Amino acid sequence: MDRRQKVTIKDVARKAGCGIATASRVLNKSGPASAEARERVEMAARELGFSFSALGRALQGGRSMTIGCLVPSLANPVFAEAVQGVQETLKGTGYQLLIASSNYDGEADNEAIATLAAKEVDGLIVTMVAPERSAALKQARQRGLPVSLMFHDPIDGFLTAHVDNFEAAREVARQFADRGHRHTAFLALRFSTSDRSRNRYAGFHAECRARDMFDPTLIELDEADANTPELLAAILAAQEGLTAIFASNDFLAIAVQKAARLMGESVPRDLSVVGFDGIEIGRLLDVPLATIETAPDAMGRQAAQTLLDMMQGRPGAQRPPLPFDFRVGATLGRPRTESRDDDQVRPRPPSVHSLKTDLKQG
Amino acid sequence: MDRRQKVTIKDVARKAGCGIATASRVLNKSGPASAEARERVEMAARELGFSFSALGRALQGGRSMTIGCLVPSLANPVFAEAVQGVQETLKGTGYQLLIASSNYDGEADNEAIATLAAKEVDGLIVTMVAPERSAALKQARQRGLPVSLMFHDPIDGFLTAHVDNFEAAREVARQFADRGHRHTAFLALRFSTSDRSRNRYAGFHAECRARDMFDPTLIELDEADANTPELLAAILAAQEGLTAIFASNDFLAIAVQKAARLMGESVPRDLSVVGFDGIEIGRLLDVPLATIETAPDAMGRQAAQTLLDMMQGRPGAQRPPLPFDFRVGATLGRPRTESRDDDQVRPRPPSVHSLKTDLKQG
DNA sequence: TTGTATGCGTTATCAA
DNA sequence: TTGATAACGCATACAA
Repeated sequence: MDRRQKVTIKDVARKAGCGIATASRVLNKSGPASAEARERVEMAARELGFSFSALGRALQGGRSMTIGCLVPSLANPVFAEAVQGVQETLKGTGYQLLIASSNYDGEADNEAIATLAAKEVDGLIVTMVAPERSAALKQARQRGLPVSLMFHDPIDGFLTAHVDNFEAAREVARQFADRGHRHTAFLALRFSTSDRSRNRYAGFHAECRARDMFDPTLIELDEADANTPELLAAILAAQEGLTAIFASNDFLAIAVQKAARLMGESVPRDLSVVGFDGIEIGRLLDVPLATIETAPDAMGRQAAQTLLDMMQGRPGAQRPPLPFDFRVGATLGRPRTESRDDDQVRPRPPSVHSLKTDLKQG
Repeated sequence: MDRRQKVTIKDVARKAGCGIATASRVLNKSGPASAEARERVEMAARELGFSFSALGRALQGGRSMTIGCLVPSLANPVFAEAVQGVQETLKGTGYQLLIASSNYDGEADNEAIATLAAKEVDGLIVTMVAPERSAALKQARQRGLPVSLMFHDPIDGFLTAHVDNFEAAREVARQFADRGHRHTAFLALRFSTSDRSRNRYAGFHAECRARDMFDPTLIELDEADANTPELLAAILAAQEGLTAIFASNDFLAIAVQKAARLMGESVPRDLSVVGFDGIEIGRLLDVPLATIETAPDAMGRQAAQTLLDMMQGRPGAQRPPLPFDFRVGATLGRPRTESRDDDQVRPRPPSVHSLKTDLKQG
């Protein structure tokens, strides 16, 4: 027997024998009320199990006390942790989180933003494929909706909580260079839909050049490759002379370790590997993973705080990027043999590989 | 210059030179309208960039098209994946997800449920500390709010998407027994606030008895222990004669591998380890992790589907538990030395250890 | 085919 | 100190 009875303030008022206004004032402690009225309203509310409808409140007050959050996917721990960080910062503020995920689809991104806006969220915390080109996001902002970005590098009028992907990637190149690596590759999972990945490659590439290394090979994987060490091994095997790999995230880096094992190669003797993100498990590995350590939860907290500030009319300025740390790990060593054939083909153009191509080629 | 202008259907009607009812009918395709009126309304809406306010709609229609979801934490990939599964099932249904997390706090659980209910969600998908004892959850149900549980074992009147923790844990005991292990331990992270963990221990314990093994030692950790291999090593070192450990999740199991390495012990020669959950990374380890493989995303999808059914008035029955698989892995082997001192102290009571105790004792 | 008026649950205004 | 009443944005019954 579900009696979808919603108890409204009207019920409370009737039971207390007073007008709704009085009931509202008492329950909200927002105005004068005689001790007796107070007493009776509170009792009535208690007995009826009354609680305010956030809906009615939002409609009348113009604020929904809801914040919209869009991330590519919660299945990626990095985003999940960031959202958890957002939650923590929001805790106690009265704001709730309406969450959407796009599965790395730019189209879905736009729809999600529109839907969140339709729910009249009071603000938006967003990580998407291309915030700078999203019509929906632009429109939301034009309507005066505060927007706080996560993970993205700074874009014109937006405030974002981020790490400096370019700089972090340069640091990786430096670490490689210092150990004598010259022939490296960058392994990316969603290069086309992730500005983060692209910025990392750009920084890595730039520093490789500056250090007089070969331009790093860009190897783009799809989901299937990343999850299948055998496929990954085949792809890596097709690369000649590689001594070091920079993976665009730790999961990929760990998969590379596995693939190397499959190929009978030793990490870091035959191949050095560095990841990105700094997930906890990397430390626990038999051969602990060298990686760029970031703090996704801190990113979420900062994005949330920025949004809270904006909503309170204190826009604030773009904050500096959150710090990252290069975590040393046993997956990074010196190349086995210093290559001495420098002068032959030095600055060759970066080559782009996808599994499709590689498999067909051999 | 943010012009917090919200365009309402009233604006559209005015611009189109008609009444709101007509505008509503056209935009919703919910009633008759002349071709001309249709034309003008649609044009007006387009030019104004109009979109419906979900708030007004919800208030009038009695449905918010929002579903509340409560999980302990999104920082735990298992829950994050489940929520992602929920999202996938909800995609295309028009429902949005309002997410709350309690950080494994029973008090916070209740507040979260109340808050979600106040937002007038149309249904609830919940994983919490103690659903069977939550006053807020009970009240929500009494008000006719459909509730779908995730991860929990079946409880009286609730429908839940779950794996059979008891049975899965028995399987682990069986695997240990088959290889000759007799002296085992169960490693738990949040024993008191997780019925899952408790059910796993119960199943493990039961099957150990049935197999004539020692009662498994229950070792309860707190967050700090789990994240610090050194602490973990100290705890394990204090255990005598242990040949196998069942960790209540994979992360813990991997931490145990690390701790064993720290102690100079070899897995699985000196110590066998089995985890729970079946996270992908376990496969990629140098010594691949034996574990119970589950599908959190499938759990999320089932919970969401169940809720959708309930909301459509087709309550459905409790579905059987989702399947699990014992994933064989190199962390499971035979004990080095078969213990022959059986008859001495056989059925001894299970001992309970917490780090606090252990550290103080030595 | 159309538009007016009512109500959804609140809060705020304002006259009593 | 109180209580009608008017919004808030929408859908709809009903009158035109």
